[in-house]
Amino acid sequence: MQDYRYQSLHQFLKSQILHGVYEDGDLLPSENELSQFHKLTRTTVRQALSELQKEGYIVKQKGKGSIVNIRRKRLGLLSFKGFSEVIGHSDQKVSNTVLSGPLLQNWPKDFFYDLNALEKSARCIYLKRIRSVNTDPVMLEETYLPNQNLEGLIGKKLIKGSLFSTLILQYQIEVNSMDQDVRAIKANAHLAKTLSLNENDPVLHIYRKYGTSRPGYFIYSSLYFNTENYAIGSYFK
Amino acid sequence: MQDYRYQSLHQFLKSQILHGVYEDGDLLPSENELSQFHKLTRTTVRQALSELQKEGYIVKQKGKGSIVNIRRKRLGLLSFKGFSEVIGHSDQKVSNTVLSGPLLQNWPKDFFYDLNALEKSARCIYLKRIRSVNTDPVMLEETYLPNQNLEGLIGKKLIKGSLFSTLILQYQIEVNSMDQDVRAIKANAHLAKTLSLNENDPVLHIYRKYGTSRPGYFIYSSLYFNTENYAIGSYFK
DNA sequence: ATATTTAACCTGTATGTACAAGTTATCACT
DNA sequence: AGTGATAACTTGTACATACAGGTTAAATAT
Repeated sequence: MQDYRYQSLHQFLKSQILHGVYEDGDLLPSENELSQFHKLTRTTVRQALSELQKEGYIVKQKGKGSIVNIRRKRLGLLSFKGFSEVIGHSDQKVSNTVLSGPLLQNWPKDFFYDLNALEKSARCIYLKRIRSVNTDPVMLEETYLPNQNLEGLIGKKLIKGSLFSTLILQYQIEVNSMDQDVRAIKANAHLAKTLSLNENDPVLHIYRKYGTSRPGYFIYSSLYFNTENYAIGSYFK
Repeated sequence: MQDYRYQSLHQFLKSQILHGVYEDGDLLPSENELSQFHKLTRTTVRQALSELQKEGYIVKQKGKGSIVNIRRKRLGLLSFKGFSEVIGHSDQKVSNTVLSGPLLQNWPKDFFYDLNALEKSARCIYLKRIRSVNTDPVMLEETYLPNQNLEGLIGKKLIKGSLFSTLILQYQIEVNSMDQDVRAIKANAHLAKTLSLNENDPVLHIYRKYGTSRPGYFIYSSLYFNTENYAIGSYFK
């Protein structure tokens, strides 16, 4: 991997975007400038930009340029989108509370996905968060990360309060796929209390397994939504 | 639109695939053959194939060719995928029963999405279906299509039992985007009966608005899932 | 007969060039 | 001041060519 020139440029530009060299809405250098500076044909530069476009890091506009797109809105809640974008676009205030910081523990027995031997032997980093809209708790999220080469994550404060931002900037782990199961369940006592519901009220439940740019490394989440007042919106194209 | 050579070839190949000239797993003519036959450069042919690839109509394999991919599995249930693929891949038998065939009627009052004047004036084609796995009813779907230039659809039998297949083959209407709201609700008496549940059991409910290749034309659906035995799986990358 | 090499095909990467077409700021004209 | 043409950018499309590297089946050697 990483043998080709367009891939090098692709990674170079992605890294610059992720490290804030360009801000949301900024223009990348033009294709001609990039080809001149990196000594590549415009065709090759265009291939690198095309990759960035596929990943949602830039939007191209004819006659104008390549526009950096930090908040990638191409997918919905049921994909990778951050929570603030799920409800977002209105004037709602979304907040994020960590109930249990990143801490090392054993895997729960009867874990919701099958783990391989490597994952089992690694123990897991556990994270429990609540997300609220205008003080109403809307989502409870429990995240489980196999403790493989994640030195320093335990107990650490997350960058921008986001686990995904922390993983990509500190560990170069990028989430690039997701498998999920969605169900409607009845709230038990604990869920009812946490999400301000009555027992047996309907709750939206999602199990997720995230694939990452680190081969064989997966992240697991269990999400519970109070959908009484806020539906879970998502958009696909 | 449609002024460029790669777009013509793209549409030509897509049409051939949709009309069954190639079956699932077949190889398209090679890039050299296509460029020779259509008098285009391989670069241009590759651009057309790249579009087909983005849309999921083909999968390319180095050294082998472009493999036709009829069942497009790139998106999950929560996207455009057909129901049979949602549960699919196991040995489950999925069946589809039309409760109320395509029939013309007025829009329900308090329709779940805001309609524009054109849609309101057109009345709607209504379709009510149940989908089952091994005789267990799993999903109730109500679909509403504005009656605009859809002569002949009312009362007609659907091609391959699929509304989307019928629309693309008969009317060249292709669904290309979707907006949805997901909730967990309590089953009312009618839902409980239809989906073999008890009243007040949790039900997964989805409102959908589909965008199509016909500008300004949208399709609306309301879906109810019994997720007691089958979760709604979906995969994204 | 079986294993191995080879040749013919395929897609992927890369260079170089040319013109079409959208965007924007500047300049000239009214 | 305001309008409109222009020039200098930008990305998009399309051509032609070359070689790298994966796949497959036929030719060759064992």
